[in-house]
Amino acid sequence: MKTTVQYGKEADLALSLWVKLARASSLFTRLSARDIERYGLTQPQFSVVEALGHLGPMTTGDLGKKMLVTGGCMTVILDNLERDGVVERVRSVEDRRVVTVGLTTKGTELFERIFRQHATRITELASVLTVEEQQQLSDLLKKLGLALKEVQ
Amino acid sequence: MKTTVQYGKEADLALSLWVKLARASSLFTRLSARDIERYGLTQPQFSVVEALGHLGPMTTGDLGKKMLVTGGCMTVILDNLERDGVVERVRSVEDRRVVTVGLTTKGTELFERIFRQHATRITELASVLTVEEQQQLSDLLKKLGLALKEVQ
DNA sequence: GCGAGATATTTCAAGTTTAAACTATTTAAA
DNA sequence: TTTAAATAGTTTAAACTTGAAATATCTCGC
Repeated sequence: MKTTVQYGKEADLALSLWVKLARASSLFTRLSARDIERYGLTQPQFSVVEALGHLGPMTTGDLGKKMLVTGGCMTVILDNLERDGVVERVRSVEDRRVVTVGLTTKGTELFERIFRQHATRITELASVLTVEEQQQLSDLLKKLGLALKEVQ
Repeated sequence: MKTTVQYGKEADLALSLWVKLARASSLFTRLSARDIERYGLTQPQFSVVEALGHLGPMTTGDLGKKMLVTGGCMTVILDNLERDGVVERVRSVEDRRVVTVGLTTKGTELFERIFRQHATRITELASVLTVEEQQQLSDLLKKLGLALKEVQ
């Protein structure tokens, strides 16, 4: 949302920054989702497969923390992935409140088949910036993300 | 989603960039939404009020383009805002396919009451970066956003 | 004038998202 | 030991989101 109204120099810069952040993120998410769609997964479903594929089985709560989504959301995403036979939930024996989520055989095959292709597509998208720009942007976003995590 | 697996230097940089972009955007969106919530609006509802407040009445389609959401989504957001008496829809006389959306008196009052406060909050959030960093980040995100808009 | 294609919006189905309430279980303090 | 508080996960209600199909209207070539 471009704003031409003046709220002071600092506020204008901040507002414009957030607009561009939202816009770039939204555009990228949509392009990425379009790629992932070819494998029959949605964006959050892919994030789960990616996390479990790279890091191995983990609890529902840890997955949610990694993906920055709430527990209720995680439940729905896992319900759908479980229905499709991609992940399985195992109630922990030591602490019966905990559910550990892992990839099924089908899920592992899916991960191995698609992740490299998707990485290629992401790399292609990022290449609209030079490597130096990517590095610079990455550093700034990292600082921003870490700082925002501490707010409130 | 942090990945420690190697897919090549360039791919690793690209993947890490996208993770940080998604993370920063998600964190900001959540903090912003928490602020907006105090005024009884959701984030997309606020975006509509903001656009109409700054730029005046416009069509459903133009609003959707500005906010990067699909038409179907726009319909729902406007339905809810209209129900709450914040916006009104007027069928265009010249082209009867077109619907022009504008703020009601209540909507205008809301805009004037809340936008400055929200701008202050956004400025506060952005201040975790220096003004120079904000400017640099803004420039890089602008380049990225413009380039991604042209993809496909 | 008329019909084909384009355009603006809505409707629909499926999925994601959050916060809050709820259940089950564990931990810890009195 | 027993009960209160904390924790893990699910359920629920409301909203957002997309893409595709449907509806209404407009435009343009004939």
